[in-house]
Amino acid sequence: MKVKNSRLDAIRLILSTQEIGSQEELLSELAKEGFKLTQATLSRDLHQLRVVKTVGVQGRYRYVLTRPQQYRHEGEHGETRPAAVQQETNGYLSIKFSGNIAVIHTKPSYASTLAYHIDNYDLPEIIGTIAGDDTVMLIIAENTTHTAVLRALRTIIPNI
Amino acid sequence: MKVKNSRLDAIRLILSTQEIGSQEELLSELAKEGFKLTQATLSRDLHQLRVVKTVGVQGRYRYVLTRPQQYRHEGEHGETRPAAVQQETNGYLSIKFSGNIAVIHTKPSYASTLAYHIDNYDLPEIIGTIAGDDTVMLIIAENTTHTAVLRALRTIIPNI
DNA sequence: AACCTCAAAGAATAAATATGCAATTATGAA
DNA sequence: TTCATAATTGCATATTTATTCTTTGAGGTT
Repeated sequence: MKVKNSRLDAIRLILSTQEIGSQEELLSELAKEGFKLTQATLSRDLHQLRVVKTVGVQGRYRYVLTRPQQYRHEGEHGETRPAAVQQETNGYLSIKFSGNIAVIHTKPSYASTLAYHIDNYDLPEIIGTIAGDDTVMLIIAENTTHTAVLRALRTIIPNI
Repeated sequence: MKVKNSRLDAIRLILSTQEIGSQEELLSELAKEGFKLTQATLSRDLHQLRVVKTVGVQGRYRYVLTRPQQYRHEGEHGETRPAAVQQETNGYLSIKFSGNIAVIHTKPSYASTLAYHIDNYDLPEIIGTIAGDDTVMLIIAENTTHTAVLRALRTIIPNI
């Protein structure tokens, strides 16, 4: 529907330019733009947009957008490996390499947990990680082969 | 205090191994581990850990860990640029380069919004982004200079 | 010990958010 | 168009989560 789509756009715009801490607050911003809706509908909209309420600066709550699926990074000369059968619950789907970067793709919402585990192991092969919602990027140490990275990761992700 | 710290660890562990959808649920998992606390305390714990409730697979809600600050990537031979005076609300703090990667550091919780904007512009200089809480990583296209990236980003981040 | 200070936590409650249900409206097929 | 089906929404409410206020107790300091 047209109304809903433009409202979702408006929500995206508002959330990316203002610090919104509650649905009521967002509701009144939307009202300024001419959108008339109830909190119930807004709750559903946010769920659909997969917006999350985080803890921002000064410990204040804040609604932030998460990444839409289509913006996922696709490696240029990435050596792809077939995703193993899903027997673990770590959400792992695939890994790709591009130079000193590895990109792990996970099921939605699993990325940060996986990155957390990888960080915890403090592998010498990996100097840093960053996680989105369904993507983990690993920065690989110098003089380290992709194979070595895979071997190191196997302790954490047996199904890699 | 000792009790609290081990409880926070327990929370991290539980959240990274199970799909928890509500505080009550987490509370009962903690009870199994011998932690006795109320929902009020748990709410405060989650706030302190900056845990967020996201929308996971099948549209179900799920609490996930966000990254602790200490795992932030620090570039080896990164060419640093002084952070401009904060006149915008985009949260931009600094940008560093390392080979085909650029790392943008933002104020807490601003990263995903910024990445969202960068994605939206679909700049040819940037083939992909990933955002944590206060860090955005950009994968730079081949044969693209750092200067070109900066120029491209200026439309989105005037204070870069 | 006696005192102070401050983090931690519970109880109760406020505030915020999600959802079941019914009504309405859009979409599509015949 | 007309009917059937599905999507959207509001209302009311359940559920969930945050917070105020108060008490407790751990560590320090004298």
